[in-house]
Amino acid sequence: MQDHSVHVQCSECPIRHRAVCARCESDELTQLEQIKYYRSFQAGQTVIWSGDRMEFVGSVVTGIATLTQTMEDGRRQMVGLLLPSDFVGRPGRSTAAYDVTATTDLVMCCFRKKPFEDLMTTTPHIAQRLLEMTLDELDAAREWMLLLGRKTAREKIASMITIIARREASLQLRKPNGMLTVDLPLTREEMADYLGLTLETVSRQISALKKDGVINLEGNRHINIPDLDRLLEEAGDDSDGGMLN
Amino acid sequence: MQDHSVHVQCSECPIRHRAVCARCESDELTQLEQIKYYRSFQAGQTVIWSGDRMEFVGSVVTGIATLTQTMEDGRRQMVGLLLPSDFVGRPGRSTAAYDVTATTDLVMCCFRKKPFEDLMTTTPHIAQRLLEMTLDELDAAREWMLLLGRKTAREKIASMITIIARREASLQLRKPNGMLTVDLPLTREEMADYLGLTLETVSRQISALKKDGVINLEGNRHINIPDLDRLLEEAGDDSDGGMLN
DNA sequence: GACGCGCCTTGACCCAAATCAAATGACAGG
DNA sequence: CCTGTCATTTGATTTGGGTCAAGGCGCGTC
Repeated sequence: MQDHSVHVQCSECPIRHRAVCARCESDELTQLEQIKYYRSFQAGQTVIWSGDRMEFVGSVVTGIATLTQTMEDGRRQMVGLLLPSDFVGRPGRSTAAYDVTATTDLVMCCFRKKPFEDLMTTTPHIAQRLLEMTLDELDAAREWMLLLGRKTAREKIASMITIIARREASLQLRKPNGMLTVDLPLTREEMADYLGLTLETVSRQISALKKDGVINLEGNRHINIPDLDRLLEEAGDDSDGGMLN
Repeated sequence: MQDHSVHVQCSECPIRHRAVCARCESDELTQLEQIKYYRSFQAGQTVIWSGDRMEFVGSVVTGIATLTQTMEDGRRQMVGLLLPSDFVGRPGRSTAAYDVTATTDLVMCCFRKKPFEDLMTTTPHIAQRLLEMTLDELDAAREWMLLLGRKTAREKIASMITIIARREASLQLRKPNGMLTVDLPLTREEMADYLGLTLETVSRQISALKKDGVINLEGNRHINIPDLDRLLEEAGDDSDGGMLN
């Protein structure tokens, strides 16, 4: 289950320039390397349960994880989708606030929490980068609040596809040429938990977008987008695609 | 409209120990005082429009402001409620991402953006505190995502009341003795925008909670809570009241 | 190749909240 | 005191998405 044999060198790390360590100098990386270790999780495995003591923080290296909240009666809402380079955990907090689950096979670069916190106070580059990433996540969360509070089911689906496409593109997971294509990393039920819908509604709306020619499906998970502007229009977003600076 | 005559001394500032400057030493405060100025806004006035160039960042000193997003067709979602000590603006970003509106008369302590950003790189105490505040906001945003995505109208209203009560309590706006009491700082329409509902539904659910004895109304805005546990139960939250550390 | 098991789709029906429409209340100004 | 404005409440009706239920599809296993 755990695998300490890969990526021992930060300099060769695929997320080196996007993760919380992005701004570190080589001497700072050396310090990080001393407190880091890798952990692997299988698809479906829970990384941490909400309320559990957290003895580490860390970054997603490969694979996809989700952050979810669950109510006593079982209603679930996904509050974060973690792609490679995203950060897990909150320095200064001892217990996890959300369930973290691996939706695909997952490799995480973990730092023991206490030494990481110490390093944060001595190494401003880490805190600076973490602030930047947290502000980005806050913006993403607020965009999601608009989706959850005000968008129709069809708009929610279209928005989700564009957001996943955008994030995949920024990670260069997609070949830049050819037709725009997206792999949904989630089951219909997980999408429902993400969008505040039921899995039946997700399925119906995906079918409807397909019937209307907005998307094409190859299998259940693989989508291609013949006309991105059309999809953006269906998402109900401002025409500029939500680009900010 | 603008008033430069109040609170020139940071040491006398009512939000001194909660705002972005909370951790600053007196020499750091001196630096902040050189780049700060106060601005006042009347209830209803817009502080910044989404997309506008931001020449300052700052803290709410007194009063209440809201952060909202608007879709082209007019649908609105509030994505933040700013109480005294809350921070407005994002260092490193040149334009506002949301509309900021004063819902009551408002006084803000503003810092010119560029000097503030410079100060952030030289003064780790500011960046540290901002990170802490941003992480808190992210948690609040995620709690709100659960509300928007999965709660019923009645649960949304009950949750909103408990959250406002909790925030007022943490600011010590309430006398600690006596019956628990909350002043809603928002109109029914603003509550609707906050909760992802229509104003009619907000009104109906408040009436229903009143009829069921969960809350008592004195006028439209003043609520008192005979039994907090009952209200928490109606909110559908975990019984611990969402306390985290 | 038949079975079981996830995952997904589709249909029928229902209900919570939206929409449309009035009426009421609270004030401020003339 | 009357009148206009704005916030709020309440009622009647509609509807988007939830719920319940039945199959379908792909795939690994015996």
